[in-house]
Amino acid sequence: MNEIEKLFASKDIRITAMRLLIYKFLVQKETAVTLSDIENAFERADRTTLYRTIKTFEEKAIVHQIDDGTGITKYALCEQGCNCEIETDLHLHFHCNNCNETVCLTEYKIPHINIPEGYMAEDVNLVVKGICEKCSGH
Amino acid sequence: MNEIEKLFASKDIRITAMRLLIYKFLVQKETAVTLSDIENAFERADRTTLYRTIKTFEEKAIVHQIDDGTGITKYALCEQGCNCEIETDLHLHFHCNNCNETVCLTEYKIPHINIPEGYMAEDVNLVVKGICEKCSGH
DNA sequence: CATTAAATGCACTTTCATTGCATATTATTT
DNA sequence: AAATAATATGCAATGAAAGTGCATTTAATG
Repeated sequence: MNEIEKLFASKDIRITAMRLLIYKFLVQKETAVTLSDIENAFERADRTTLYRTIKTFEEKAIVHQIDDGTGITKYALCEQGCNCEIETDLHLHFHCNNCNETVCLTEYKIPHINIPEGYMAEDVNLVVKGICEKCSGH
Repeated sequence: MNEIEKLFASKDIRITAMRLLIYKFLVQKETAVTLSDIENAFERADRTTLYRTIKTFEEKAIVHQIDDGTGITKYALCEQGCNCEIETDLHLHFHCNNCNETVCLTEYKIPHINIPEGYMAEDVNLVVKGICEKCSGH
């Protein structure tokens, strides 16, 4: 068993050819991807399989979902030890209005947010939109 | 001309029966609404009209769009003097995982967010999810 | 009142998300 | 290693939400 297979096994994910391919695709990608991105990368595969694979990855905390306001859900690999569900781990996301790509800024944590009395926070989603490093030319 | 008609006139929005009704509906609602909510409230109206009305309101800064992570775009009336487009005015949104409603916390501004060198912020979207006042029973 | 410009209604089209079911593949048990 | 059980995959649909083109109606303007 290689590294990926071990990871899958540790998360109770059956090892299949398709899943390994999709995982490798996500590793290689530096930005968050949509389902369509995956579909385009694997044109010979069935869309349902890709859909269910990413859902499985999501359930098993291999990827996390990003809602960057484009209306299309994107997914990105969780980092080693990323505990998406734990509030202290929440990082921010940046969406470039120029190239339309979304990146996880894992080093940049979401600051403490005050909310009114009576409200209970379970999750925080923060997306900054603007121009990314590449597009701004710096 | 009543208040609403004056508002419309000041924003270069033609006064029509449908627009007045939709505006009143939004005033009366305390939470952000989806297009479907509006459709359900005005079953006899055409969906396209409702769609384009809300888009017009959005363009003319009568409402602002909220992306609360449910995947469905919601809209809420801008407050008097709300300048959605100006960074200093950005407020946070709260989405209740129980009743599924989203509210603008206009009093709660988004704190300053640090982003990496080379990135330029133009807009920030922050949604806190959890249990709202009503549902938590406080 | 006539003209012009914009709003509405209807019929589609697109895109993305999701499900049911038969078949194929993987894991488990004997 | 073969048989069995459990899960994954492929195909065919369905559903929901967003968006567009065009003919008709309605509102604003002189």
